[in-house]
Amino acid sequence: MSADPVRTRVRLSAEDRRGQLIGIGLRLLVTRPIHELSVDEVAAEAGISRGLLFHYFPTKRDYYAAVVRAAGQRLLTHARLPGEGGPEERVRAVVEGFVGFVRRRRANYVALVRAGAGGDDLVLEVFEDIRATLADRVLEALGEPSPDPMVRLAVRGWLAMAEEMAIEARDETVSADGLVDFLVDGLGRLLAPLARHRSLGPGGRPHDRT
Amino acid sequence: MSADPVRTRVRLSAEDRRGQLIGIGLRLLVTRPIHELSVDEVAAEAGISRGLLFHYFPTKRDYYAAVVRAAGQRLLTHARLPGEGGPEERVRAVVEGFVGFVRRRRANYVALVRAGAGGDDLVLEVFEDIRATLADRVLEALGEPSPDPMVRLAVRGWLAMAEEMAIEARDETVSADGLVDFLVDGLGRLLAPLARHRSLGPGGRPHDRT
DNA sequence: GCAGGTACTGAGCAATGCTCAATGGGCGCG
DNA sequence: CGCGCCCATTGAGCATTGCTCAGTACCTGC
Repeated sequence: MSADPVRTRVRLSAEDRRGQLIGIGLRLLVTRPIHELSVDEVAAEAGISRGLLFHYFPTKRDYYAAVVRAAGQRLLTHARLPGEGGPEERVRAVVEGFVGFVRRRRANYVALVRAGAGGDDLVLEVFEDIRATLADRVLEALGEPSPDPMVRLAVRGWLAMAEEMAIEARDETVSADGLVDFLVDGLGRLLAPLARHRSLGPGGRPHDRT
Repeated sequence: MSADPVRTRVRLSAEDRRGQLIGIGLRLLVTRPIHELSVDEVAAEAGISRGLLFHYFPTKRDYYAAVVRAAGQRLLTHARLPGEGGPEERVRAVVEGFVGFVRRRRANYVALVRAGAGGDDLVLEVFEDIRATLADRVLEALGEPSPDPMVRLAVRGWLAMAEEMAIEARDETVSADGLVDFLVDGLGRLLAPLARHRSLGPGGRPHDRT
């Protein structure tokens, strides 16, 4: 850092500083897996001393967790559950948001996943929240706010599939639309043998709430 | 060092030492995510100096990769593709091996996955090999040694689903057999819209046949 | 029994996560 | 305007960790 000769100490509010640090984390997260991020690096990027980072985040893990949480929020924002519509329509909206986000920002998302799987329990917990939220949205779209465990398990599995395919898909192989079609259709096919009376698709909407 | 007063230096062949170190890695891997394993710890466990570990593995990453490769071999050994049988039968054998392995040794497997996702490119490569091998086996069982990219992508996604479900499934929710049934059946259902002429199991719609 | 190769050691270095006592800048209050 | 307090901020310092290297000791072949 030679470019900033007069590094006047900048004093920020606690809130602003936290935001800045998390922002830096989000940016650097793309570069490398999170556990290879050093405190020195983040501090240098922010133009502060190492010590200060520990003033805001008691531990490196806490910092990581905060960054991952922020990244997860971005994802969830892109995969909103619409308030109305038929089951298939609503599922499609969530899947479109999810797949679109992952494909547009593959690097970000892969980094996020790696962070989640990196083994830190704190981070893992945050990650689990994100997945559970996505599963809930899909289940709610299906009109099954409290499904039997097997259905929930299947949806979780299907989400893992969606994630893997969205990450791995190349444009030459499938268009984003094609992938969304496959996934929405696939969810219906997967759940069919589990469903007693309901199905995904035009017609099957037993009890939709709002 | 109180417990081993006469720590006579044990000199092993290069091969044996490597094996011992990898074995220790496999054992410790269950305890914690791999990147929290310190060289000191492994060396202490093996009763050797830190320096020696670097004699066998030029880098910590190389050591990790070797451990993960060994763990992956174990998995692949449990998910063998039988030489003969119908497509469904052969797929089922692979899935049974896979699900059984993951469920019996959840801790091991989760540790393995975390290691793979831990962000290290070397380890990631090893991990990718394992997944590709599994995908190949399934594809071969289906009689599609060189499928179009979308089918391969779908199988990869389905494998991710299998992994997630096997990890997450609790005995109270589904039996191992139930899960295998769901997965084998699900694969057929997923691939149906992609297949031009081929399908899993007798007839276009897999069904419980017994 | 000598020579050579190599398994092995241990001291030491740089980087990293984390602590803590001290500092100083901004803001409210007189 | 000035004073004092709070808290954002620093920077030195410690333990651990990944890694290097020069040297040692044990086994093998002649």
